[in-house]
Amino acid sequence: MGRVSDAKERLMRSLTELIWTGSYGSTTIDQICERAGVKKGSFYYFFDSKAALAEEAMRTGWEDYRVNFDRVFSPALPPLDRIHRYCEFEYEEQAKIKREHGHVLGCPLCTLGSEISTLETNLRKMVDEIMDQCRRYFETAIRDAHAAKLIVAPDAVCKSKLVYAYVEGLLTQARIRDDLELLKDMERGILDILGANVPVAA
Amino acid sequence: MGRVSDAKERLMRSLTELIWTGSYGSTTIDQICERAGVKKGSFYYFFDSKAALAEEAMRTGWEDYRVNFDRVFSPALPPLDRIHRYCEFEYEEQAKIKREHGHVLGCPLCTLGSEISTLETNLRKMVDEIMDQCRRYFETAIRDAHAAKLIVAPDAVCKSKLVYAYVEGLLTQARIRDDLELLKDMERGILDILGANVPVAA
DNA sequence: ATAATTGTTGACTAAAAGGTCCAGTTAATC
DNA sequence: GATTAACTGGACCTTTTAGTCAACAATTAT
Repeated sequence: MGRVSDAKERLMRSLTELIWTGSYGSTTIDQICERAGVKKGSFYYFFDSKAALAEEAMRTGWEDYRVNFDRVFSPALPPLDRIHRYCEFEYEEQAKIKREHGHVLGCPLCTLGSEISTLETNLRKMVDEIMDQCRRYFETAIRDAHAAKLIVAPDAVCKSKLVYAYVEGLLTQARIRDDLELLKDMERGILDILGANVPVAA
Repeated sequence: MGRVSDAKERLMRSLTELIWTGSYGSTTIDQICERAGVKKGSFYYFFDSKAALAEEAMRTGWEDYRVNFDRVFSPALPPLDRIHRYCEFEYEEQAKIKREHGHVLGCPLCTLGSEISTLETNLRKMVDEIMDQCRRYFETAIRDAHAAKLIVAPDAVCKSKLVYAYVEGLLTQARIRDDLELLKDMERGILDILGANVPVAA
């Protein structure tokens, strides 16, 4: 009952883009509204604050985006292939972003999380949880790879933290340096960490 | 000639602290001035903008801080000891910060760089250069370790990028999750990446 | 001393930002 | 087709922020 609207979704997408291409702190509510084509009255109808919007935007953004992870990290694939496909996928995503925005943008979660970590407790927790879900994709792949005797990694949780810290670090560096090339080493890097002697074909 | 003042230095320290404990975007010029005990008129006497202050603050901040790196990564030490000392040093630094501020703060360069990467070109370049200087400490240690046959790493530049991405990633995760424990794995992680079979004593 | 230079102060402006309010509009339901 | 709930528009207010300025204070060289 009552009229329907996708203004909420537009606001969420708007903030996500603005955070990614700029930063959380530098985006104003007016900007978010303008890009979404929504008036401030409507903004405050849907959300209490920028932080509240960001929280919901990150949550639903991840819910949508995770299908990509499910596909790439499909348990149907040999575990090291999943890693390979993830690296390929990430490179393509960042390359597309670079073409569209003229800048490598890295991981929006990590950028946001690092920025608001000490300022927005709820948002920090949300980012924290999502990142842990991301990490688990690596954990499973590593555990399977160990089981298949492709690598030696009895502690998959620990190794996945290692790999995930590396991946996020590399994406952050790529953003800071605006250098896509850095990401070409991602697979080799991960395999180095995992001690997999699989040479990446040139 | 004329009067002397350390207001410039106080402003630089003030901004650095505010960026670290909060974020670049969330700190205002008024805040910077208040914490430094400097009036806005004086701020604009010394600097054109927040970005200009940040640039100089990062540069001189690093010039002061690098003595720690020189000590920890002294070429007089066996190369893997340098790594060990760095990890110890970093942990202690972050632990001190956590005690003082109630929150793990990670690497201020990385936090700032990731935040302003698409917004402040000059600042981005400055951060980029400083980070590369940091990376070189690892590069030298890795090259020496290879020469001493402690590890197999013919391409020290490449390996150092790997290690440095991991280190920055780990520091960023520690900030986002506000978790000091993550840093306890730093040495083990680096040694894993380097393929050094040196077990870390428990 | 005094002139020149360097730094300080606080009051000021204008713009931007966050946030409120409520009358009005649209669409589903009865 | 009236009622009701969901949403919109935009005027309005307040606070915060960046940035300016001219008069003043302290130091040093002459």
